[in-house]
Amino acid sequence: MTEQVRTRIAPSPTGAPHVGTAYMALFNLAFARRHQGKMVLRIEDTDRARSTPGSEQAILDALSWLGIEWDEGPDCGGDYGPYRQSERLELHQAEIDRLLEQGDAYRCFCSPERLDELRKEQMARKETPRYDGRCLALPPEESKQRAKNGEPFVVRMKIPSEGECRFMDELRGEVVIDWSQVDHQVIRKSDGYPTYHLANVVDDHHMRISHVIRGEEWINSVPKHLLLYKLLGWNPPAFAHLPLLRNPDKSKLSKRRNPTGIFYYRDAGFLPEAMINYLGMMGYTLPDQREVFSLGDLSETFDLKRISLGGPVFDLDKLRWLNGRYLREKLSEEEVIDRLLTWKAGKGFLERVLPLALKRLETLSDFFPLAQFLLADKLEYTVTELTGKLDPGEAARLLKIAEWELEKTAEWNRDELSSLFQRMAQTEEMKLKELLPLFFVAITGSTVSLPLFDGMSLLGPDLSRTRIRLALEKLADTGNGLSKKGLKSLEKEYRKAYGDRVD
RNA sequence: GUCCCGUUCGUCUAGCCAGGUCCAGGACACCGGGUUUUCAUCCCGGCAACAGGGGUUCGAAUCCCCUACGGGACGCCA
Repeated sequence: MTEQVRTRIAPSPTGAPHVGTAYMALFNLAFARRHQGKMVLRIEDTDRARSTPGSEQAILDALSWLGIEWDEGPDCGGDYGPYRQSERLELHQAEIDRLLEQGDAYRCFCSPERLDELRKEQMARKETPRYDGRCLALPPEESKQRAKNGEPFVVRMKIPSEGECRFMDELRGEVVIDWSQVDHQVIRKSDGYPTYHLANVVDDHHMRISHVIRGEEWINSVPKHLLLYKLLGWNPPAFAHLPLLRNPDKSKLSKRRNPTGIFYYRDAGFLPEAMINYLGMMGYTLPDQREVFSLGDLSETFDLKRISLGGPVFDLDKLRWLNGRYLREKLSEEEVIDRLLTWKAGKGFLERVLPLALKRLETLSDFFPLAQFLLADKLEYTVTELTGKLDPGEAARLLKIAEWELEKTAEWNRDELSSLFQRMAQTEEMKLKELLPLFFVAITGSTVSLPLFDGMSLLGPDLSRTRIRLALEKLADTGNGLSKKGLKSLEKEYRKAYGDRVD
């Protein structure tokens, strides 16, 4: 063994922790463990507008819940820190300067509008969209001067104008991409932050990453990354591009059709070891074809070569079956009781729910039916109950708007939710009283229950959002969903009334 | 549109690298039967796939080429 195996997982803290992140983390970990190596967790927060500390913490929590442990990271440190890209800016800047001096990169002063137009023209001419190199010809002196004068600019890397880039992917063998297909990638944004492409190369190098194991979506970027390694005089790591998790319709797994938040699965009562097991069988089988296995089992025999490349469809039915096996085969009754207690059904839960339920109780037996929706995954109700006095089409519209609005709320609590729905009622020119019954049924499954906002806040964002989506699906199943066209125009209308979507 | 990647039962996959033992094996789902006071569990059985076409070869799911289909990338997002 000449060199230690070091892998990394590099999530960006911009939203709810995603099962895809866990999937990549799992294989990175298994590979590192198999080779007595280390796995690094690095936070890729170079998108200043979208990164949030809350999201970073959520990612750490989600992975920890799954039992995925990293050897170095922002929370536990390590010899190659810091482990947040935003804290490594000098390092990135130094390399950008070096590339600039070497003449391997140049400042670009083109406006986003011009670039947009350029892209459209090229697409129309059936070419691969690519920067046309206008600022490439700028004399270095002029470029320097304009930057000094405070004119906004980005830095782009120079790409060979002809020839091809050949590289090895550990899973697929040789991949050939023509340099003419590769854009003059921006490596420094106008806000001074590096882009992913630059930061990931610089950080992977300094963190001594030996194997980059990441999603297939990155495979087209390898030439840029390889070129950066070369220009900076560094040895590149080995690359392995894993297939992407898919929706039932084979598209890249997205929350539109599936719950993709790790916390949804936790809150809906799935066990972390079953999740890990299930993710481990996506695109992979152990040599002996065992179907029930632990992270340890996986790590013991893990072999990249055994990964199958067709994108696996994430199948909730099979996950449920597997989860069931853990519950009845792998855990003792006592352990299941423990899980139940720590999951939700503990004293803390009763303490939080009782104040909401108390005034509605005549007997103790009234309590659990009222609280039932907080423990359930899926709810049973009819479309008529859901829509109430509303027209089903209108109900679908309102649910969709709420879904989008809910995606924007970072703070998930009673007051926040309350003002969100009040705002929505105002915008829709409805009384809160008219708007709310729909959501009441979607969230609680009943017209008689605990207060909506408290209930949602207790339920958490993942379960709540999933229920809204479920209500929408229910409407669609009865022919009252939003058509593709309707969705598009609704989106436009939404932007006007509520502002841009975050997604 | 251009480029890249992929393609075994509806789904997850074994087999492919080292071609014959594969009229393709296992699992989920589904269907049928048995155990069980119901249901579930458990057990037994069934349905169901090498995308298509050309090569190479005595022989191809396995090697090569083409086509089709699917996905991804084409951002001052990662």
